[in-house]
Amino acid sequence: MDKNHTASVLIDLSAAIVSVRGDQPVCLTVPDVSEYQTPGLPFGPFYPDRHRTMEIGLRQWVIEQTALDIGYVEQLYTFGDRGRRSEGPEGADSQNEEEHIVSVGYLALSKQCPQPDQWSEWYKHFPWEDWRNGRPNILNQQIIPYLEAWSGSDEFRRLRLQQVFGFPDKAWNDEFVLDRYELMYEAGLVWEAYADGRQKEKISSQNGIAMQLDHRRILATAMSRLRAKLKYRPVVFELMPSAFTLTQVQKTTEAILGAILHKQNFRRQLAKNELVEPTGQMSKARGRPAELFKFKHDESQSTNLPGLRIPLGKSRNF
Amino acid sequence: MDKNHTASVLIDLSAAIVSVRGDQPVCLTVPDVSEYQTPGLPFGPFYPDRHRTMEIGLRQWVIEQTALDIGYVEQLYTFGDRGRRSEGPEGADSQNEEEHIVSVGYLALSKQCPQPDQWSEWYKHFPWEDWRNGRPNILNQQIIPYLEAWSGSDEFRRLRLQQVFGFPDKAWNDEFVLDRYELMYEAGLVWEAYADGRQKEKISSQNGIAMQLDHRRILATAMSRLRAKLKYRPVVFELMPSAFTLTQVQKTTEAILGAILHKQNFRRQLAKNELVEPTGQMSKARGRPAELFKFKHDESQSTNLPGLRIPLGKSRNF
DNA sequence: AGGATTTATACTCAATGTGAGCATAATAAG
DNA sequence: CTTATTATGCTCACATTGAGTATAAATCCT
Repeated sequence: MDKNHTASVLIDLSAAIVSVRGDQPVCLTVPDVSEYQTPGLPFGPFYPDRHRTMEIGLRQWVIEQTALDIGYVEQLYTFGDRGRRSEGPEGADSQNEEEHIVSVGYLALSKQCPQPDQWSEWYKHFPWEDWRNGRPNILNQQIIPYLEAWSGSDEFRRLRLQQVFGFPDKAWNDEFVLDRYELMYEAGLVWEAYADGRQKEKISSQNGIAMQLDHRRILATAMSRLRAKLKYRPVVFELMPSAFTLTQVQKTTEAILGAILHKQNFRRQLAKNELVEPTGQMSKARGRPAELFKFKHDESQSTNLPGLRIPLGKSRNF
Repeated sequence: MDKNHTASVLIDLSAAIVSVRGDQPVCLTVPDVSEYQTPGLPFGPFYPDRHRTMEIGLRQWVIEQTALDIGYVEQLYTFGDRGRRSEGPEGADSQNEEEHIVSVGYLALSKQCPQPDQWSEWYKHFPWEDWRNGRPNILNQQIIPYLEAWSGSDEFRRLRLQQVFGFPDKAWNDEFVLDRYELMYEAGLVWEAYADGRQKEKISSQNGIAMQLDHRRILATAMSRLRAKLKYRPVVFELMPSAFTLTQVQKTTEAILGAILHKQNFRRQLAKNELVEPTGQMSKARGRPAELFKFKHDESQSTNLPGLRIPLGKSRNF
């Protein structure tokens, strides 16, 4: 089957390792040594003769390098794009012509996040995605005006803009993180577009902190996937300690979704789906003490469980 | 970043190219020359220096080899498993030790399926997945008894069995195609388990037609993904001709889901979501003529459209 | 000590969505 | 012209959801 001309490639396993610190979702990053100081996602090579599957390989180097206990792991997407390291403004020289790299992106969830400075907050990279305090200012003040100018009278661009940013009348869809990022990339609104040579001038308005290579795109993919998954699988509990109050579950969910939920209805869903069971203990904090719950493991697997319905709060549009 | 020991690999792009012929979902296959005569999915190598992205590479060889017009393409999963070609009953000899292959699975949808003999019906490979004529006999007569024996008194296995097969009281979930296949593989109920050496004896009861390597697993992944996607994105129309009756849309949907839907409610959903618009023409067949519709393209992109709600018919359990 | 504040939880109600079925219309086949 | 077949309009009970009110149990503050 004509394998003669098959160029061989190297495989990188990149991971968006997500946790929640306080009320902020965070992602494990590694610092950059180059002049730009942009952080990157941790990644490691895949050795096919050492690890039977890629997931095993991933878990291996995560354990070695971070000593983290990651429970949940999910493959996101495989990027074969040459663009990944292609001609940046200074030309490509970091690897020779023969070495092509395919990167497989993963999403992993961690209950703890030690070494705080290595964890980067989601919404520093995506400030327009956090609607918990109402519609982010950056949208009306910077992003939307720029994108409208970019779309001009192009009907396709305008439609897409409306779809993805819910502008001006449609509702904001929290799952379109990747779509929004890619649109902004195409429009030359993010730093990476400059780095990849798509944009002539360096972006002055810092629309969120940039990342190395295509790592912000992988993070956007992870955010989209996690926000979607939350609604039909009980993955929040992969981010919770063994005992928690219902409010803590809600705060974590809200952090990931970047949206405020209706308290009573949120609890109604938890109750109906029988996802948690009381421990008998109570939490002590300010206000009336809350009952402590634990996740009702189905033991065999957390897959195939119903997950949370999301009772949206108001303040979705505008 | 210690790239010294990174073994390089070859990349195969495997495609589950799906279409619907009559009321049967079909999948493009290539015949096998070996003694087993098991069909396989078409695949081709990825040349990173020729194609900018893997999807471009995939479309390229599909056009070259099949002359098909595939519109919708979606990446499914990347399999790095050594198991893919590891020690079968005759030992591994078809490729030397150095060549590791990673296979990237894709789902593609085609409106037509010429050369009928090259297209293999889904439910010949997965007879237990077609519930359109009620609960398939093979479940009660073969699969469930075998799996119950396999699980024995193991509590984990029993729970998983119940989850995935909806047995005995839960509802059958049409999206768990992959989960069911993997469970059957683990239990040694499918031929591939024998071929991979997990099973000592050759399976006598032919639980669906086997496929080469891990191709039936890729097809199961495609089926799961397509069944799920149908419910929130308007992908059915990628399988429909330019003009169609509402009944044709329903029959196609039912074929993919392997389930019967409620006619009036199905149309109510189509109407509410404004996914189709009348062409003004009528179909001529037996019975009262039906209005011909066309898909209301959002032009810019078919993503982000609502998709069909699925009004399930009865006969789900038992 | 005692009101203010904070957090937790129970309950109600209207609007909407969904499953299921009945009734009727328009054609072809016999 | 009657029957079979398919299409389509409409109703109704029930479940789910969004939104809000009311009340309970603790801490904080003066």
